[in-house]
Amino acid sequence: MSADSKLNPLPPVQVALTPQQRFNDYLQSRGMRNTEQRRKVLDCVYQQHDHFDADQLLERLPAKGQKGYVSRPTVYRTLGEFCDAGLLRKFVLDGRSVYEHDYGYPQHDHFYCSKCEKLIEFQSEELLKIRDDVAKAHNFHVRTHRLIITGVCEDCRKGHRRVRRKVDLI
Amino acid sequence: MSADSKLNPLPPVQVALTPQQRFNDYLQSRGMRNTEQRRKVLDCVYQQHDHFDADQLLERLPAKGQKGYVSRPTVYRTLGEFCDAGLLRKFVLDGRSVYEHDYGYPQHDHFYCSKCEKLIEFQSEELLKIRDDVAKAHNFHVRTHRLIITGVCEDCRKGHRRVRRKVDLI
DNA sequence: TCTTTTTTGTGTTTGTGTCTCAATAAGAAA
DNA sequence: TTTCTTATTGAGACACAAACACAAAAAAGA
Repeated sequence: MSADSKLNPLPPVQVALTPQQRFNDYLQSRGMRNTEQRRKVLDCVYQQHDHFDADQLLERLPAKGQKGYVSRPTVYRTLGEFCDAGLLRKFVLDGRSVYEHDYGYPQHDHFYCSKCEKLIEFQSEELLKIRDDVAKAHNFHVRTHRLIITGVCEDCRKGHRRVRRKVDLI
Repeated sequence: MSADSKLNPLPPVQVALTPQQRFNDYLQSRGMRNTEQRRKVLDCVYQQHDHFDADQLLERLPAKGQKGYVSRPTVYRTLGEFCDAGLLRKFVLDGRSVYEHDYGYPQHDHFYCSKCEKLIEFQSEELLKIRDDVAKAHNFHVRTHRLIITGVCEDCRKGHRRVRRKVDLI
């Protein structure tokens, strides 16, 4: 888990504000309130760099009896707000909504190994260039994109390991 | 609807068999049966080239009282079989599973206009090359990929039209 | 402190897709 | 054609993620 969070981190991007500050600005600009729950969830989300879904996040947060508990609807709502605020990015993988850091993290795309279900990040300037060229040729105004390359990763081909861990994406 | 089916068709790919024949081979090779329902659904799917989800397909098929009715579970099952057989490809867009022709249709990717919700197809050899280069560099064995470029299409920028049709993707 | 408005949590509901299982139909063989 | 075996279908129930409604709680401002 802590090891996995170091598996393939791309170099972080220098940003002016901490995620907390940035989210605060977002809340203020919309007349929304900085609540305990929102802070708790944001902390939890930025404690480790990885890909996660709402359920995994819920498991990391205090359970229903504990102090600091955050309910399911609130977690969903808050994740949506983080995406709005540009802190997180969401995508769908195998029918589940998966979130990843956006603010303070560089643009990248993913390999997805269908054997071990790992997500592997990569960067390509050339890819972005092609994207923009093609868009220009079609008079399409790009806002963002999502590319997932599916196949089999190096480990699974070499070692024939069949580590099918549901958790521990990345 | 019939107009939409001509909106941006890429040049078809020459194939040896009709979809029906190809599906037949698939069924036979697996000891599965060529039923009325499977034929009906396949016909319906290949009657027009477009992107559709299970519900849209159900609406095109005869309704519950009518002759030729196909139930919802069967439609879902059959769509899965078509994907297995290499006839269709599935992807997820805005939380819905969307299907498109694969057999007899060339490899391509999509622009997705967030204003009018249209899917626009495009082809790029360069993109494929980059994909393969990057994969090679990461020792990743590519099986397929999915790229969706989101933004605003030419029509929506020029005309400021806000044609938000749920149906009529493509 | 009091007031107003947002936010939260509980419980309920939606929507997509899947499962079960008895009834039906396809394909093969007689 | 008739019979037999087995896959398939459809009705209904179910599973699951995610969203909704609304009363209770909490945040900001006066």
